[in-house]
Amino acid sequence: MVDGSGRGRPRSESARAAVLHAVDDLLVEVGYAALTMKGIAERAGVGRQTVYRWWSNKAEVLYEASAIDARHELSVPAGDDPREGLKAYLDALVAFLSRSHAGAAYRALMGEAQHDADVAALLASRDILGESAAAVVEEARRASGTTLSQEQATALLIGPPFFHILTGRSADAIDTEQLADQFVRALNPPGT
Amino acid sequence: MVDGSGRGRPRSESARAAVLHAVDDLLVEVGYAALTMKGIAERAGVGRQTVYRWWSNKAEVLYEASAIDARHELSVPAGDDPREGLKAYLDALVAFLSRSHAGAAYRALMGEAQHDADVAALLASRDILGESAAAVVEEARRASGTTLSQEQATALLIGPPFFHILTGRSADAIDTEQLADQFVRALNPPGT
Amino acid sequence: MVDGSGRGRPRSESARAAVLHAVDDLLVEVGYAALTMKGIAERAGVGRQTVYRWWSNKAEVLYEASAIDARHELSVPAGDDPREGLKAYLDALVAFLSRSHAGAAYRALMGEAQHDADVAALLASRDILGESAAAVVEEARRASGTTLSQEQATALLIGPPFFHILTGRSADAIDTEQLADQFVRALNPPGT
Amino acid sequence: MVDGSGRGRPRSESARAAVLHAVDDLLVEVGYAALTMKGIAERAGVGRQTVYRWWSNKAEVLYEASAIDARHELSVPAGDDPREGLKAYLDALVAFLSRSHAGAAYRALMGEAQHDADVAALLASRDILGESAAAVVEEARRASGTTLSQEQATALLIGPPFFHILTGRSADAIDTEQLADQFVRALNPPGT
DNA sequence: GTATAAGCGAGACGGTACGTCTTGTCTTGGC
DNA sequence: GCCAAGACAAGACGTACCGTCTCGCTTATAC
Repeated sequence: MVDGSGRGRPRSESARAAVLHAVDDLLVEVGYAALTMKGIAERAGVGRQTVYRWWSNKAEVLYEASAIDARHELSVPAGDDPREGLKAYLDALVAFLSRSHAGAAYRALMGEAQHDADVAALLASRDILGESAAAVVEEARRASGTTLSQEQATALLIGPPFFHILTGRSADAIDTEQLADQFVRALNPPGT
Repeated sequence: MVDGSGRGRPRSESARAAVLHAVDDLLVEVGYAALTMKGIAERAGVGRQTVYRWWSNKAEVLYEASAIDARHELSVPAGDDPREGLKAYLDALVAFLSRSHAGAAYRALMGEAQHDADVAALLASRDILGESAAAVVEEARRASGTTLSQEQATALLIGPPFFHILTGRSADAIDTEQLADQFVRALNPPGT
Repeated sequence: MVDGSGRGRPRSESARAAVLHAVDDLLVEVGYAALTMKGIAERAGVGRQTVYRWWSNKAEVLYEASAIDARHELSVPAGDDPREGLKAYLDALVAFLSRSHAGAAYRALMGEAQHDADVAALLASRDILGESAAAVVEEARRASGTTLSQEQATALLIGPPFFHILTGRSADAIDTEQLADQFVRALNPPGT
Repeated sequence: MVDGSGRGRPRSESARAAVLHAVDDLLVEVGYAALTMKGIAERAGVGRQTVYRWWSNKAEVLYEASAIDARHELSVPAGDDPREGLKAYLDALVAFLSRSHAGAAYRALMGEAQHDADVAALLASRDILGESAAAVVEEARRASGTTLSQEQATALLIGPPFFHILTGRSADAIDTEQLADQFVRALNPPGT
C-alpha cells in the first residue's frame, strides 16, 4: 500500500503521465500565459478534477513536469581540472536557461515567483540552480581558501549569466571561459 | 498642440494621473497576479476604455507608473572614491530590488517578460538597471583597464545580488562592500 | 431613457429575443431537466453573463418566454351561452396543458415550484390559470348565486382536468362538456 | 435465499435502511433540488455504488422511502356515513399534500414527473392517490348511480384540493366538508 | 456661434478560464 | 459477490476578467 489506507481506487499512473506530458507540450506551443488548467486537462484527455486533485495550479504541474529534466540537464560529470569543471557547468547552465524546454519552464516559474508567494515557496522547496552548482562551487571554495559562504560563492558564479539571460540579452554573447576566470579571481581572498 | 490635428477633446491629465496612481496602490494591495485592467479602471474612477485607449495591458500601465521612480531610486551621486561609488550603487540596487515599490513593479515585469514577448520588448526599450549602473561601471572599467565590454562588466556587477534576490533569498545576507571588492578583482585583467 | 440613468450601453433587444427563442426551442428538443443556462447561452449565440445578467435561472427565462403565449392560448372570446363559454375555456385549458409548448413550460415550472421556493414565488407573481378562468368563473358564480369565493370556484373548475393531466393520464379521456355540467351542479347552493 | 443463486455476499439490509433513512432526512433538510445521490450515500455512510446498485436515481430512492408512509397516511377507516367518509378522506388528503413529509416527497416526485419520463413511469406504476380514494369514490358512485367512471369521479374528488395546493395556495382555505358536498352534487346524474 | 471631433464614465456585449460540484463508472482491498 | 472508499472522464455551475461596443455627455478646435 502506497497511501495511508489502501482503500479506494488507486491513483492512475497513466493519467498522471498524460498530464505531465500535456503541460510540457503546451508550454512550448502556447506559452506560459496561455497555459490553463482547463487546457491541460483537455489536452491530456483527463477530467479537470483529476488535475486539481493532484496539483493546485499550473505552476505545480509545470514544476513537476520539468524538475527532473532540469536536474538532469544541469548535472555535469566531475572532471580532473577544476577550471574545466567550472566552464562545463556554466555551459550547461547557459544552455539550460536559454535553450532548454525545462529551462523555459524554470524561467516562467521564476518569473511567476516574483508575484506569487505560492510559486515562490514551490521553487524554494528545491533550489535547483544552487544544488546543481554545489559540487563545482564547493571545490572552488576549497581550492581558493575563500571566506565566502557557499551561498555567496554560488551567487557570484551563477549571477552574471543569470542576469544576462533573464534581462533578455543574447546568450551567444556569453563567454563561459572568461566567466570561470572571473569567478576564480573574485573568490580569492583580498590579501593574496 | 501635441497630436496632429488638435481637434477634439484633449486627453484628460487627471484621468491619466488617477490610473497611474491606482495601479501603484493596487500592486501593493493585491499583488501583480490579481491586478486587472478592470480593477485599475474602477479604482481610478475611470472608464475601462480610457485605460485601454492609452495602454494596451497592465504591464504598460505599471511600467509607466514605476519607471520614473525606479530611475530616481537607482541614481546615486558621483563620489570621489570609486570603491565607495560602487558600494553606494549596490546599496541602492539592493534596496530597490528588495524593498522599494518600484522595485516590486520591476520584479513583476521582469518575471512577466519571461513568458510574454510584449512585456519583454517593453523592458528592453529602456534598460533601467544597465543605465543606472553605467556611470560606476564605466569608471571601474576605465580604472582597471579591463578588456571586458560594458555589458559584460555590468552583468558582473549586478548579476550576483540580482540572482540572490530574484531566487528568493534574504537581501540582508548581501554584503555590498564585499561585492564591490569582488567586482573589482574580477574586472582586473588576468595578467596583472 | 428606459433605465434609471441612461448611462452605459443599453440592453440589446436582439440578445434578449435570441435567448427567449433559444429557451423555447431547447425545452422542446432536450426537455426541462437537460435545459441549462450554458446551453441556452450557446444556442442563443450569447455570452453566459448576458443570460445571468437578466435572468437568475432557467425557470425565469422559461417563464418569460412562455407567459405571453400561455395567456394568449388560454384566452377565449366571451360567448352568449355561459355553458358554451365554460366548455370553450375547458377545451383551451386541456389543449394548453396537454399539447401546447407553452403548456409544457408551465407544467415544468409548476413541477419545479414544488421543490424550489424561488420558482414558486415566480409563478405566484402571476396566477396565469386563475386569471384565464376569471371571466367564465365570475359569470358562472353570478348566474348561480353561489356563496363560493372566486378562488374556490376556480379550483372546482380547473382542478379535475388539472389533476387528470398532471398525474399522467391521457387528455383524450376528458369530456369537457360533462365537466362543465358538473361544475355548474357543484356550484349551485345546497338548498336549491 | 432470496435471489436466484444465493452465491456471494447477500444484500445488506442495514445499508438499505440507512439509505432510505438518509434520503428522508435530506429531503427535509436541503430540499429536493439539493438532494444528490452522492449526498445520500455520504449521509448514509454507504458507498455510492451501493446506492446505484439498487436504485437508478434519487427519485427511486425517495419513492421507496416515502411510498409506505404515503399509503398509511392516506388510508382512512371506513365509517358508517358516506358523507363523513368523504370528508375524512379529504382531510387526510389535504394533510398529506400540505403538511406531511411523505406528501412533500410526493409533490416533489409529481413535479419531477412533469419533465422526466422515468419518474412519470415510476409514479404511474402505483397510483397512490387514486388507490387511496378508491373505496370512498366507489361507495359514492354506487350510492349516486352516476354514469361517471371511477377515474372521472376520482378526478372530480381529488382535483380541486390538488389544484389548490399544487398551485401554492394556502391549505387552510380549504373547506373539506363543502368539497364533499360539491362532489356529491357533481356526481348526481343530470336528470335527477 | 455652431459644426465637428475626440475624449470621457458607464456599462452591456460575446467569449472563456476559474475552481467546485455531481454524474455514473471503475478499481482497489476487505468481509 | 456485496461493501466502503475513492479515483476516473465528463460537463454544468455561477463568477471574474478579457477586449470591444455603444450610449449620452463634455471639452476642445475650426469654420
